[in-house]
Amino acid sequence: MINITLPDNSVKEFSENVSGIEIANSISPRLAKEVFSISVDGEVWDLTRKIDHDAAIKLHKFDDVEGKHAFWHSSAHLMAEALESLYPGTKFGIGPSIENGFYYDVDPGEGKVISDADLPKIEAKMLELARQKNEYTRKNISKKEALDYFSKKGDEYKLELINELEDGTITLYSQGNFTDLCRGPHLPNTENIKAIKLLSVAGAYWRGDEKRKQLTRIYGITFPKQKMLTEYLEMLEKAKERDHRKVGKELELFTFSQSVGQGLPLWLPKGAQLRERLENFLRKVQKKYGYDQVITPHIGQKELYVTSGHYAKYGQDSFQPINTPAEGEEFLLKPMNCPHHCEIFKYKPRSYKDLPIRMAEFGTVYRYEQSGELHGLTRVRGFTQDDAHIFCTSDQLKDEFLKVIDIILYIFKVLDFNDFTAQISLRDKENKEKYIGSDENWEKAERAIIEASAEKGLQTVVEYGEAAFYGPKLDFMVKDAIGRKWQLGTIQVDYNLPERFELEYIGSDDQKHRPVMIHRAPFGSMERFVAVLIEHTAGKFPLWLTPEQVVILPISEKYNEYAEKLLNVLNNSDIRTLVDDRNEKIGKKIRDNELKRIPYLLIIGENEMKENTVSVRRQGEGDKGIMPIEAFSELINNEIERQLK
RNA sequence: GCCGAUGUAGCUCAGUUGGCCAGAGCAGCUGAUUUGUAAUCAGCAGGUCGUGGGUUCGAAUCCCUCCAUCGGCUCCA
Repeated sequence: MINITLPDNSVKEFSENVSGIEIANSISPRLAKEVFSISVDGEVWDLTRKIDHDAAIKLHKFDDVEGKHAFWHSSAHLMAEALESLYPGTKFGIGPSIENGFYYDVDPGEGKVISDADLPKIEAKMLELARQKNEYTRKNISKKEALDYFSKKGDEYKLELINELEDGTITLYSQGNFTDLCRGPHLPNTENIKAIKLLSVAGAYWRGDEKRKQLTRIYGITFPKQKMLTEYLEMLEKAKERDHRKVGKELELFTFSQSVGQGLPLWLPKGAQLRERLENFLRKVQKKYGYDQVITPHIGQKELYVTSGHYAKYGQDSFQPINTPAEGEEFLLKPMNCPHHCEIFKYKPRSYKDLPIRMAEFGTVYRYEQSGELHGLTRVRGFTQDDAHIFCTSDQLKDEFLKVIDIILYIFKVLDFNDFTAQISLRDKENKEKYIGSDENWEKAERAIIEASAEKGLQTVVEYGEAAFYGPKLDFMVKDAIGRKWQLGTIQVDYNLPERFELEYIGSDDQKHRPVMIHRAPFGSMERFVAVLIEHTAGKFPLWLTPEQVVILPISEKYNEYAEKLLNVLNNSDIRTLVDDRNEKIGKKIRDNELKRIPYLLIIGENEMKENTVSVRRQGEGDKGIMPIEAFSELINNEIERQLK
C-alpha cells in the first residue's frame, strides 16, 4: 500500500501502482470524467501512469493550465495522426500546446502544400479518429530504439531531436496508428476530445532558425464540450470588433496609403487630436518630474550612428543613407533619438551639480522593419517615441530609475491600464557577442534594473536574450484584443553609449566622470500606445477616445437655444452640440453613424426645458434617466478630470 | 525577408465553369418628409475590378511581375 496526499492535505491509502484515473474514480466517477492530468510530487503525469510510491498529488481539470496542456498536447498528436492518414509521408517537427490551443509543425514533403482550404478535411478526420476512442499509451525506450524507429519512418526532424536527448529519458506516446516522440503527459483517451477547430496555417522555421527549412504550422484548438468551442469562437469574433485597425478606420483616426508607403501611418484629424491629448498629458507629467523638452532633427550624419554602434548593428537592414550634392556626404533618417540627445549633453561642459539631466522629446524615428512584420499601428516604419534620456551619476541611478517606474505606473493607472506584465529583459547568457560593452557595465546595469524592480514590488518575469544590444531593459508588456503581446513602456539602463560618445561631467572631486544614461518611453511609441489603448477600451466608448465627448442633440430647431444654454452650463470645450443644419435632417432619427461612438448623448426636448433637466444616454450602457443639468455636468467633468488630470 | 491567403465604389460585400454597357446595401449629393433615441421616401452620382504584362475572338474571372493587406515565422535599436 502507498499513501497518497491530496491537495487538502488529507491522506488516502491506495494499493501500489494505482493510477491517477483510479484515484479520481475513487473520489467520484464524475470527477474522473473531468480530469485530464495529474501532478505527482509536482511533476505532471498522465492519468494512466502508475504511481509506485508515497506521493502528493493534484488532479487537473480543463480549467487548470496543466489540464489544458495535456488536452491540447494530445490534440496535437491527434492532428498528427489525421495528417499522417490523409497525407502519407508527412514528416513531423514539434507539436506543443500553447496558451490557446496547440500547433504542429509539419513537413508535407517536396512540392506539397497544406492550405486553409484543407483544414475542414483534417478537422473531420480528427473527429473521426477521436471517436474511435483510442487510448494514449506511454512507452519508455532506449535512444537506439528511438533512432531506429524514426530512421525507418524517415523523419529527420524527430531524429535531430532524439540525438539531443539523453538515453534513458526517452518516451514514446501512441494512439491509434500514430506514434510520436514525446515527454507527455497526455489524456487517457481520444474520446475526451469532442470539439475541434483548426484555426490557421502558417510557415514556421524549423527550430525557429530562419536559415533552416520552413515547415507548415497548423494552429488549432479543441474542447471537451462543443459548447465551449462555440463560446470560444464567439469570443474571438467579438475581440476582432475591437481591433484597432477596424476601429481606427471606423472612427477615422488614421489611415495608410500605398502611395506614401508601407508602415507609414497618416493620422487623420480625430486621431491627431487623440494623440495630441496623450502627448499633452505626458508633457504635464514629465514637467512635474523635472524633464526638459528638447527638439532634434529627423536626420543625422551617418558617422553619428557609427559612433553609437547602431550602424554596425542595423545599417544594412535600415533605410539607406541619404546622399547630398556634396561628394561623400551621407545622412541617415534617425532610427532613435539617443545620439542626438548625447550631442545635446556634450554641447557644453557639465557639472555634477547639473545632474541628473532629463531630456524629453516626442521624437519621430524611422526603422525599416521587415515587410512581413508590419501590423496596423503596432509595428510601423515611421513612429514617434515619447522618448527621454536621463543622464545621471551612478549614485543617482537607482533613484532615477525608480522615478521612471513611478511615471509609467501613474500613466497606466490614469488611463485605466491594469493588464500588463513587467518584463526584465537581460542578455542572452550564451551569445554575448550580440551585445556591445564590457561585462562589468552589463552586470552593473542588470543589477540596477533587478534591484529597482524589486524595490518597487513589481511582479516581473525575466527574459534572457531580450535586452537591447547596448543594455538591459525593463519592459511593460500588454496584450491586444486577440492576445498578441506588445511592448509598450520601456526603461533601459545604459553604460555603453556614454562611453562611445565620451560623455563626461566634472565631479565634486574636480575630476572627469562618466554619466550613466537611462532611456525611457512610457508609451513606447504614440502609434503603438494608441493602438493598444483602442483595443483595451473601444468596446466601452471611453471619454478620451473621441474629442467629441458629449453630443447635445436638440430634436428640432426650436430647441437650439436651450441646447446653447446647456452648453454654457456644462462649460467644457470637449462637449459639442449638433446645433447645426444637421439636426434638421436627423430629426428624431439618428442617422449619423458617427453617433454610435459618442459616449454621452443628450436629447433635448420639451421635458427637459420644463424641468431644467436632461435625459442622458450613455452609449453601451443605455439610458441613465433624467437628471438635473448640474448633476450631469458634475458627472462629465469628474470623468474627464479623472482621465486627464 | 520567408510560408500561406486576400485585393471589385468612401465603407461592407455579390459577381456562377472566361461571354452583351460590372451589381447591392450603407455613406455622399438633390428633392420630399419635421418625425423622441440604430436606419423615412424618391431620384442622382460614384468603379483604369490593386499595378504592369501575357494567354484568348473575348479576362474582374486563367498565367506571370510588382504593390498593398491579412494569419503566422524570423526580426524588433
